[in-house]
Amino acid sequence: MGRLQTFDSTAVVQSARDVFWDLGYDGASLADLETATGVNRSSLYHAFGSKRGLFDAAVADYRDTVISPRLRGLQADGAGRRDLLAYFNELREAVATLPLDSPRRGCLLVNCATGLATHDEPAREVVEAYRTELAAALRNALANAGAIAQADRSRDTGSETSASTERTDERVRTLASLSMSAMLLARVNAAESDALLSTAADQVRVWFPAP
Amino acid sequence: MGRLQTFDSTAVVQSARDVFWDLGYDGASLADLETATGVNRSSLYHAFGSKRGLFDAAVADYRDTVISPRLRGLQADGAGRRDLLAYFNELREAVATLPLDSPRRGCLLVNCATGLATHDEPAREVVEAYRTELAAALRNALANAGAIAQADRSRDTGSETSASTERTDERVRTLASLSMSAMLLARVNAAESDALLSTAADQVRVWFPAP
DNA sequence: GTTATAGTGAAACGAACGGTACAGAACATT
DNA sequence: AATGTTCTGTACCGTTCGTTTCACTATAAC
Repeated sequence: MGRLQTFDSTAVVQSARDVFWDLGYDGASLADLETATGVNRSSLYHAFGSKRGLFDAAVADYRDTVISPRLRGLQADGAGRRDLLAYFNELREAVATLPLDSPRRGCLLVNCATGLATHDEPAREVVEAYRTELAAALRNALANAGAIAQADRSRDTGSETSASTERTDERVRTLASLSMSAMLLARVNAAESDALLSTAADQVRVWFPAP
Repeated sequence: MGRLQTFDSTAVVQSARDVFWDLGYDGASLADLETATGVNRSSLYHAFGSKRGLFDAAVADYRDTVISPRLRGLQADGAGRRDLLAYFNELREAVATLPLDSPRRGCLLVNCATGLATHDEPAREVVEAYRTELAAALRNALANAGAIAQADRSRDTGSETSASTERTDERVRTLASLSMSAMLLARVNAAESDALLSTAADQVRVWFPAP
């Protein structure tokens, strides 16, 4: 075989991920990545091929360890009102808990939307895939919550309504928009970022009054 | 005195502004700025002191020629429902009219929010000032529209309601959020960016039904 | 026309960038 | 122990970055 790799790939990718998160793809230099990971650039190139290869690994890790766990509740089959509130409260708490100067403020992919993704098609597709996934997760929970509220209402009144998919589309957009702008403002105005997430939760409570 | 400047400062600043708009502060090189403006770097340095000086002039021009005219309607004393709809429709049209690869897609300052502004305090303040101005303009129009709707309602029913400032705050955040995410997504998914602005207009119509 | 002042163009500055070549170190296999 | 392969540290590659220098040109004031 030969000499064994002396570093933990996962730990290195996560350290690199935080550097990209903080400084962006272009802003992160190889010197930054060397010091953050504690690994020499020759080893990084041997393991990941290029700066971009390391970035792609960092994005994959970000999706797996940051985004996916947070969306899981919304994606579940029975997801509804409770999961929507949980999503926004968790996101809010995660942001509020973070030190103001943490490199992990905001969202790596939202940062890409106005950075790499503007002139790099693969990066654009990654950001768009994230947006689609977020919208689908919110739609799933909103549709369920709406159906339940609808059932409650028609059990009481006996009436039926239609054209609720349009309303769901608008609600999906409103909540996705609040999520993304909260991430956008995370480093500009932390208090306002927090308020946007609270507003999202309040909207959910208005749309689906507590049973 | 001495030799006169051979170029029009305003035209140069606006050309530079579009380069920064397209590529961001870090992404725009002096070579890019030279070719876009048609002015040699020594002249740029003579006139603006530094790359940052040119950028600051570009941002000032952006506020004056792009943002301010668009917010003016919302800031007027009698602004209301009609001005809110006009704002979102104009923004929508401006984005829809633009070629897909135009350097003027999205918002220069929204792009800064995840770029320069993350580690540069003066830039952060400029972005935050923009957000504050947008929120204040929306609040002005929302408060007026709400007061008018309120007057109409109490003229009909004779009843009064309070705690409408909280609701106004949430509406300001919702509309500001939709505006900013539309700019955020302008280069990621133009159709969705457009849909977000439509959603904002629809919200206004729901909150303030046509008289 | 002379002089003082200010704008312009070409060339080059040192620093930082992403990436690479290569020698040596460390391991698995034989 | 010898061998073949793989990983790592140093040192450097060519390029590009923002910035500066300087000679030259053009104009206003005298």
